[in-house]
Amino acid sequence: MSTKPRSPFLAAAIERGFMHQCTDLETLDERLLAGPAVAYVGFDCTADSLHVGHLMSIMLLRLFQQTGNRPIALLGGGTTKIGDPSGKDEARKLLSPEEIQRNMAEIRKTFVNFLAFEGPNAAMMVDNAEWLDELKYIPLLRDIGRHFSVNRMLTMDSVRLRLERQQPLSFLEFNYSILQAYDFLELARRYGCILQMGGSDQWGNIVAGVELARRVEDRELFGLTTPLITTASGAKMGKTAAGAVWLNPARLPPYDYWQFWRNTEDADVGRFLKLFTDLPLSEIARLERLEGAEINEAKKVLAFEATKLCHGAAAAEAAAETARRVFEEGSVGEELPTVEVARAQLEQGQPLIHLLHGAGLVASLSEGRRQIRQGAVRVNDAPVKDELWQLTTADLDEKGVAKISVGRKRHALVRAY
RNA sequence: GGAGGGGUGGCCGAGCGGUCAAUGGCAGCAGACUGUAAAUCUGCCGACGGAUGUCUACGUAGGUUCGAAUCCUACCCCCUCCA
Repeated sequence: MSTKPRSPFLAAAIERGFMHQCTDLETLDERLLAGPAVAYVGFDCTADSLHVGHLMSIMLLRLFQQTGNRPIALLGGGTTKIGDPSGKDEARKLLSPEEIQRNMAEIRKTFVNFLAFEGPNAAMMVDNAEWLDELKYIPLLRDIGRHFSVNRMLTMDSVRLRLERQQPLSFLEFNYSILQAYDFLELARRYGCILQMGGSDQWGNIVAGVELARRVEDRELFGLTTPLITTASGAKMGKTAAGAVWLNPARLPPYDYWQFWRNTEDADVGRFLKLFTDLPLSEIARLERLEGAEINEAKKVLAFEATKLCHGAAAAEAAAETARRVFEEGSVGEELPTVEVARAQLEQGQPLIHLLHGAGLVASLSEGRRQIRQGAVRVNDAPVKDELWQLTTADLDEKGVAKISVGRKRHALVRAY
């Protein structure tokens, strides 16, 4: 690591903040300079959408492709049947093969937005169930198992931490690392893949693959991990009121995704621009120089660019426009969540708590009541203090729409039909 | 197989017959201050159309009791030690 990497990929990865650990930076650099390479990142199929926690790895694959190489998104259709113990205190419940298939189908959609699946260095999506499902126990033990030292495995963080905390670790989970290592070997054989990337919690699994390939067929592979991203105030990134920040629009509408980025802490803006947008570093440097309230401009750029990558330019523009209307004009925008109510119903009055609930602004009627009590709720920007307050046609504007809000940031529309 | 310890709200973690919808911390939400930021202070934080009310909830199923998260029985799961 004495000299600076010269390959476009590694140079950019380091500059933009993706680099945490690498098994052999210098040799990898040479290899990448020698010509296009293949690299992969594995993704669990434990949910029907990835979330911002996965975004660094996705952006890294994107960068890899942009610098002329070929990325593979490996979907863990096989490994998800096992469950990765890394960073977890307890085994998660096993998913059925059907659930895994459903999840995988949804997750695939995300990659289509971030990677190019056509062209000379087209990205690939591969499901490791393809080979893992076929494995036979005895051959696996003889060919692969003999290269693993249990003594060594016991020292891996994912295993050691469980044991130290006296948390259960099943044999099933104990095997996860072996299968992931095997994945790497298999991708190397099938596609000439030389590099596995992933979050820092994957270091142990990645190194296991590198070593396996060396032992089994004297093949040199590389591993690279990204740092764990926390916000400047130390919180794990990617949690909001609604839970995780999902990449799938069915789970989190583009407008909310935009809002997530818009609400980035000042101190994180530059770092996030480098990681989560394609903007050139010179442009980012300019945005980073903004101070005070001007930083908001940088946040809007971040929100727009990040949303564009994930949901497309049209969705990003719509989100930005709605945000502009709502926050800068104090009016309303199309992308706000909406509840439809029959005009006849409104003639008689609709309880506000029900509308708040229907719009998804509050999780329950009780919460709606509480928020009103606390003075957090407004209708058309006028505070409402009465829990039993009802919305009527008198509150609608000429277009038959009323705005209801919880707090400064969460707004929704009531629309009469 | 034997002995002991344990399973509490999103997480950590108290409670060990009534006053427990369950102390405290974290996370979250809201109010004030701001810039849709951070920090700080304050309030809220199971559900139910206003509740000194009802329902659901302390691993599962039963039981004892006027009353159980707290006691008993069986079962499930986890941990430790012994075989």
